[in-house]
Amino acid sequence: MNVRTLCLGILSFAQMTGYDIRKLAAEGNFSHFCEANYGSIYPALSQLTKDGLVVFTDEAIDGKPPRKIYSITEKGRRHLFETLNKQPGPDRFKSEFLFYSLFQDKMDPLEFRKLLVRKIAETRDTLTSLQNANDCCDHTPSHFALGYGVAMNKAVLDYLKTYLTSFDEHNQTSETIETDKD
Amino acid sequence: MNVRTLCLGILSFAQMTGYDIRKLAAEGNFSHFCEANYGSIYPALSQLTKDGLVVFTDEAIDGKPPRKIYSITEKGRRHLFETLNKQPGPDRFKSEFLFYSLFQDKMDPLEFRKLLVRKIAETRDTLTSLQNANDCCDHTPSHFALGYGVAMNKAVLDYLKTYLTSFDEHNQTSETIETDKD
DNA sequence: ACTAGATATATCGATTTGATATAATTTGTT
DNA sequence: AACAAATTATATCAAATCGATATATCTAGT
Repeated sequence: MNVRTLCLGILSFAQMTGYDIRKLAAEGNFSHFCEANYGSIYPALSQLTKDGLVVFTDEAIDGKPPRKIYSITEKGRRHLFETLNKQPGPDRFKSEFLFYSLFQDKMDPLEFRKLLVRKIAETRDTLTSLQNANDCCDHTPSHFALGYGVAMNKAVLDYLKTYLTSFDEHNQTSETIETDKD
Repeated sequence: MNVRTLCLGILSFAQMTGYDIRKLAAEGNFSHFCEANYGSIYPALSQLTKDGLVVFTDEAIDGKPPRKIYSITEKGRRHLFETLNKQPGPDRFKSEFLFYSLFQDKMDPLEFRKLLVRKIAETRDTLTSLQNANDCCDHTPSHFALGYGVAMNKAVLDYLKTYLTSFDEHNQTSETIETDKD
């Protein structure tokens, strides 16, 4: 799925600026399963406009800086649902952390432990924000996707915590480092 | 992390061809957390060779087709572990399936159910192959990463199966479609 | 009054994807 | 043995995307 479809889909929920789309895709409730940068969003919006799938109102009121609010057209909506009729491609997961973990035995144990602890904290943060988002989005289109993210991150957090425990049992270094594990 | 580092890391385990690297990254035990295509691997190997981080033996014995077996140099090994000393970037997860799920209520329930069922089958397949890989790789560098993948996919599979059940309770269409859920 | 951060659009080189071309070798089939 | 199909292997290229940066205004805090 390309960025054009991503923009079209997001705009099918509400009209907004390119900046808003990027926020949703990189920080908001959609960010745990999609991603896009300005460098692909703005060209995508230009193309969509050229193809008549979206339109924008150039809000340049009383000399304020230009602010293009995009909204989807009927043609755009039709196009979107045609695209959605094709079957989705496979999920993609990339983890630099897991790649690093391959070199665990060539690393200082303390160094690897730091990676683990940081990852645990990160996962906990992600999980919390997904759960909070989920709580205020019941019966919303994103409810299913948020629940999916919660389930995934919960499992990962459990796995990491269990691993850290067994790691510390095999390395007598645990006394020197503080963790905030509960 | 770029493809150059990916190649360097994989070559630190064993010498192999570009074709082999791609196989590991796209189909093998590493494929659930990294990915790369020929289009990025071959240029990466050229660059690494130019920088003296890898070397290759051009195996063109008795007129056989050329086969470049790459191996990492000492300089390459040092470079790799310098890179590994920087902290890893965040995990990335992209799911076209979850994006599609946002439009669930604008879809024919049967259509969405098909997506669910297909996703369940896919996840089950992934899980099985990760578990098999894990069984024969105990105490191997990839053991931790495989376990991570198993935990993640197990949680997703549970979530999807639970969701399908509750979905069928709310839609009286379940009799007409066969599933292979256990 | 000043500073820092958020809002907003836009561009650009570098990287990566995805598809394709080429060719020999291996495996399977009749 | 002959033929087809799949696998091994290298390589390239246009299109898509990333990641960083430039610019400028507005808002909030001190």
